[in-house]
Amino acid sequence: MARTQGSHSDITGPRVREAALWLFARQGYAAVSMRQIAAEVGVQAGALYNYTPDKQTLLFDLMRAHLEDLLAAWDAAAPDASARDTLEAFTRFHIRFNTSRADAVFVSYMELRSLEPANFAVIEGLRRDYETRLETILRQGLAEGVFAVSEPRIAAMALIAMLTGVNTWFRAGGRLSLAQVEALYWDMVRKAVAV
Amino acid sequence: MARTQGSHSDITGPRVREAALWLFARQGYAAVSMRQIAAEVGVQAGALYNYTPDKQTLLFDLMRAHLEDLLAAWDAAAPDASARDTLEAFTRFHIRFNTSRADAVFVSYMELRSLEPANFAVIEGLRRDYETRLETILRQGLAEGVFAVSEPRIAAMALIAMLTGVNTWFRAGGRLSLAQVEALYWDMVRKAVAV
DNA sequence: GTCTATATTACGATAGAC
DNA sequence: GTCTATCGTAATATAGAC
Repeated sequence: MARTQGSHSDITGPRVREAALWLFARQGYAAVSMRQIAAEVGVQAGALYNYTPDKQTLLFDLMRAHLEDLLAAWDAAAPDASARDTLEAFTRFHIRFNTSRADAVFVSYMELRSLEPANFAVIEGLRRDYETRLETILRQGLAEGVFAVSEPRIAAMALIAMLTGVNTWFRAGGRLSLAQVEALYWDMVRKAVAV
Repeated sequence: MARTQGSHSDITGPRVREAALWLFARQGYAAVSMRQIAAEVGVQAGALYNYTPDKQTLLFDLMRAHLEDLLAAWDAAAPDASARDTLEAFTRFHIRFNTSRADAVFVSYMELRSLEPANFAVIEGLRRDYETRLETILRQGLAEGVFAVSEPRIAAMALIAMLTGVNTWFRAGGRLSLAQVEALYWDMVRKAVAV
C-alpha cells in the first residue's frame, strides 16, 4: 500500500533525532537552532513540530533513550559470576558501549544543565541506577573478600569517571584497538580495587 | 586622589569575569546572554564592552587564566621527590585545586566546543601540558621500577579523569572531609599503578 | 566609564494552504 | 506531513550623550 503523498513520518522521526543528537554533541543544545536541525534533515523548521512538541522534549527524549538503552544492555550482558569476573565484564561492557555511542554519551553528560527540573530528575535517577549496578558489584567483592575499597559508592563513581574518560581520546582505527584499550583499563580497575 | 566620577574599571573588570564564570558554569556559554552578565554585575549590557572586546574573548580569557593558574600552582607545589611521593602530591594537589575552583574546572572542560578554532588550540595545548606533567611522573616511576603501566600517556589521562570526577559529587561540608577524599582517591591511584 | 537607544540578525513556535 | 509566512521576542554589538 503506497503511503499518502508526502508522508514520511516513519522515517523522518528517527532522522530528526539523529540530526539533533549529532548537532547537540558538536555545538551544544543551546547553540543549536531548530532551523539547523531541520536543514540537516532536509525539511523546514515548522515540520519538526510534527515529531516533537518542543526543543526541550527533543533533548530529554534523546537522553532518556540513551540511558535506558545503557541499563537494558548491561542487564542483558551481566554474567552470573564472581565479583571479579563481573567487574571485568562491566569494565569491558562500559568501554565498548560508550565508545560505540559517543554522541549520546557526550550529550547525556554535558546537557544535564539544559534540562528543566522535572526532566533533570528523571535523567539523574537513571544515572544513579547505573552507578548502583557497579556499586553492587563492588559490595559483592567486599563480601567475597576479593576487593578492598572503603567507600563502594565513591569507588563506583571514580571508576565510571575513569572509564568514561576513554571517550575523550579514543578513536576507532587509531594506534590501539578497542580490545587493547579494554585490557589497559581493566588492568588499572583490577588493581585499583584489589586487596 | 579621587577617581573620575563613575570610574570603576579596576573593580568592575574582575566582577564581570566573576559573574561570567558563575553564569557560564550554571547555564552554559551559549545559554548566557551579555545582558544577564551585566545584570549580575549591576551595569547595562553596553558597559561590558569596556572590559572585553566580545563574548568569545571573555570565555577564552576565563579558560586560559584557569589553566595557566593550574599549571603554575602545580609547578610551585611539585616536590623534588621519588615518583611515588610525587604521584601522591599530584593526586592530593589535583583534588584540592579542582574542588576549590569548581566553576572554572567545569567551564574549562564543558565549553571547549564553544571556542573558535584558534582559541581552542591554545586551551588544548595547556591541557596537554598538564597531562604531560602526570605522564612524566609515571615514566619516572617506571624507570625507578615502582610503577607498572604499559601506556603512561593513557594512564595519565585515565587518572586525571578519575580525579576530576570528584567535582561531580563532592560538596564541602558533606559527610567526607577533603582529607578523607584525598586519602580514598590516593589509595585507588596508588594501587592502579602499582607493580 | 556608564548610560540610553538602536541597528541588525536570529530565535522558538504557530497558522493556514496544499 | 510539509510548506510558506509570520508573530513576538531576544540576541550581540555599536553609536553617541553625559
